[in-house]
Amino acid sequence: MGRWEPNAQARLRQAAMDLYASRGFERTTVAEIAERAGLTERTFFRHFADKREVLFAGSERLQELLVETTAASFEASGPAGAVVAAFEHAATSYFPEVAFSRQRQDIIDANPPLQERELAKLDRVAAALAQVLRDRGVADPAAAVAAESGVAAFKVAFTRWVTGAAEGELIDHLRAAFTTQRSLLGAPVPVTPGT
Amino acid sequence: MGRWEPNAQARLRQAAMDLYASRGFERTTVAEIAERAGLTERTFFRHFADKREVLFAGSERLQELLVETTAASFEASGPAGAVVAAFEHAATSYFPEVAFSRQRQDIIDANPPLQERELAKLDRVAAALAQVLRDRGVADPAAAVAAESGVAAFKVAFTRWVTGAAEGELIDHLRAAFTTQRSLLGAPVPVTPGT
DNA sequence: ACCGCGATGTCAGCCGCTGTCATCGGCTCG
DNA sequence: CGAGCCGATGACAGCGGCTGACATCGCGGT
Repeated sequence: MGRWEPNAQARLRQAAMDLYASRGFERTTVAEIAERAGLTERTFFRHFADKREVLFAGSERLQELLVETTAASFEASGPAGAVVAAFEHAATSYFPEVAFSRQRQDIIDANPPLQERELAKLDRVAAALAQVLRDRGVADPAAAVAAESGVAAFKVAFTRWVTGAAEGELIDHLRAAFTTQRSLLGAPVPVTPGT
Repeated sequence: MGRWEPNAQARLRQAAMDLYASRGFERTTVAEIAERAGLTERTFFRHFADKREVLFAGSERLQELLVETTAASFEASGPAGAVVAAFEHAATSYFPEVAFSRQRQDIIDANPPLQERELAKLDRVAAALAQVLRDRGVADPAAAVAAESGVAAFKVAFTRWVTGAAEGELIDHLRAAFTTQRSLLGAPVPVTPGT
């Protein structure tokens, strides 16, 4: 590639993770990250769109995975079933050990700007999944609802998994969340009286 | 209050909305907003936490409303029903005319940072609703799932209402979203095969 | 008349982020 | 083997969001 040390991007990410974990996200400057990686601040911004993105680079991979799996399961499982299948597949094949996810999540949970970015990523996932369903003929309220509801259940499962609120792997929490969702919403909802 | 023109906060908000709409969010500086409002940049940040918050101040009111209504409907309607009732009540009593919401949403849709903030607000709403349910004895996967699913349906309904994707008031889109959600998720979901 | 206080102004400064141009090697091609 | 292209990085200047610290000004109460 170049005449410099290789893996500039990986070095930057590692330096950022270390500093975010030890000193905190806010009190870490981009200049510090770059210096620790043996690069300059300008180069940091050539590899990452902004200071937050370091923690989310690679999330496109999850989205692609979910899109592919949803598309693959659609014919057999229908809209909601395909979304469920996609998340269940990702739960067992995409996410690293809890320990790693937890460390990362601790950093995110401690910093509102990072939470915002995480929610944005999840929203893009929902939009992408909805589009997959639309491309396959699902009309619009249903497509969007299926996608958003799937993401909603995933958020709950992921949170419970990563915080260790209860025993079990991510896939267990995910199945529990989907089951809970079906039983909560499947039951007839009383019509709200006019007041 | 003071010796200056009154309604400083309202003037700042109006100035910001005008400039965001005409010049765009990015190309509007806080100094310009303040000048247009007859104040200084420093004063802007005394009224709004950051440049984005101008568009979201007042969203706490929606959250409070939803929390109150959910709490009030809980006993009669249960977790999911209370959340549904809360959103339906808000849909008819909180949101201004479409035209106003649409103008605001156009600004938000054009700027990723604003979308992130909006998602953050919705996430706080979900967290608050989940807490209401927990306080009333709903165990945790269910509380979080009910809240997040309600927000998911609301997101879809609001989007369709504000973009004019279909006819109808917000409440109509909301009922359609909830109905769609029930029929999609209430049906038995096929078990995903081992492959 | 005096004083406390809250809202605003002023000033200096950090830091995220960007545009622009220079630099340095490895690479291809003749 | 030399010339020149090219991709990755460096160096520098600058804007703008945001904050801390301190001064100022009048309103309202005593």
